[in-house]
Amino acid sequence: MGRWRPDARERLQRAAFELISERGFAATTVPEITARAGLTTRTFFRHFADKREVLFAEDAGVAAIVTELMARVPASAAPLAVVRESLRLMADTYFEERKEVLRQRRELVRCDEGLRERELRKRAAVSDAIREGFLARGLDATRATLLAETCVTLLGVSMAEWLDDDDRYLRDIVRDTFETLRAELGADGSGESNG
Amino acid sequence: MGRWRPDARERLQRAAFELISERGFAATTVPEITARAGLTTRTFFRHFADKREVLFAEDAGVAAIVTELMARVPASAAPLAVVRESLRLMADTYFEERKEVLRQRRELVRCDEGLRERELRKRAAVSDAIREGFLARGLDATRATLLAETCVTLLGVSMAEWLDDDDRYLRDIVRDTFETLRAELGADGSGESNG
DNA sequence: TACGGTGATGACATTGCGTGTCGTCACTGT
DNA sequence: ACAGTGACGACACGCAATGTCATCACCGTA
Repeated sequence: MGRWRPDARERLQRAAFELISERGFAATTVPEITARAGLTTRTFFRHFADKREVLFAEDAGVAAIVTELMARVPASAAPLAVVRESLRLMADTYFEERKEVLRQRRELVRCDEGLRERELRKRAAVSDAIREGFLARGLDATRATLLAETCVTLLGVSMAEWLDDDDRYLRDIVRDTFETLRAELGADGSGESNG
Repeated sequence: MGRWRPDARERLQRAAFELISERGFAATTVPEITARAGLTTRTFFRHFADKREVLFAEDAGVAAIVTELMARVPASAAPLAVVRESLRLMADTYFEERKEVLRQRRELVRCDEGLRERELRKRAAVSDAIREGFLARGLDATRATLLAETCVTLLGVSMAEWLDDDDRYLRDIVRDTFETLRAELGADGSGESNG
């Protein structure tokens, strides 16, 4: 062991997760977290931009993965097919392994409006990454934003259902949710009545 | 004039808007805002839950209006038709009158991540209101959430385009954006290839 | 006129988040 | 042997946000 115990970041995340699970987010102070992790308050803010971020640090890579995956799909593919394949790949290789942690975190977020805000921002970051991928493929700004946010909505709704279900796979739920939306939008035939 | 000048809330909003426009959100302190408004710091937090909220206080009514409008549409109407009519009505009677203020606020939000978080939460509140309306009409939870978030996406994308455009009406842009999404989702025919 | 209730505000104290700054010291390469 | 690097501790500080009590115009009532 060197001058300090290794894995300071992971120790902070673990300590924060435990304490917030016990007392709630607002009732947990940063000094309490760092005390359990054996570090100082100042060090906490060297690893995480603010108190909320300690629960969402792992999400930072999601947007990067999306960017990576979208760039790998052939440019000839249809826009939505690109994202669908990317989301399926992520469902299998990333989310499926973290199901239990995501379940626990959802419970923490459900009890705190501030955490919900942060979760929405993380979701927006994924949307922005998808949007950039669409723009790189030549879509106009409106379509890129529209499709990107729709994809994130699809993923979000699917994940909610996935976390409530013990048996089904996320990739299958994403596919079903996508078909549900397509049917719901297409089935409504009164879209041209402008008056 | 009574013991205190009236319109304390409005004075705070105006002072905040001016100062933040000049110096940016992070560089503006609450004492500076209250000083310009002729009030104390404590009074600021009696009117607004936190520093960000002073820029979004007017949005509180949007979700309420959505709830009101959705309840007014006949129960026999198709789900999406309900929202489309509600959004059109709001576009005409609410947003169109506030275009310039919304433009200025968007500029402030663009420069501060914290304000963007708050904007996303306000958007989520509208989504929740729409979702409740759908649930009251008998939709299952998945469809209700899916359609509600899609509606908010449509409104958001439409508003972005609307604020960039001096001539077009929001209601027309919403209609076009809806048709764009419908076409984009329906045109993609590779949705059944599950591997 | 007198009088008690109400409600918005001021004044003051306090907690905790987040940052700036400097010092310490194991690790690393040469 | 020696300077550079990088992670952490120690300390101070500004500001957001909350709790608590005092103040006093306004209002209804007798």
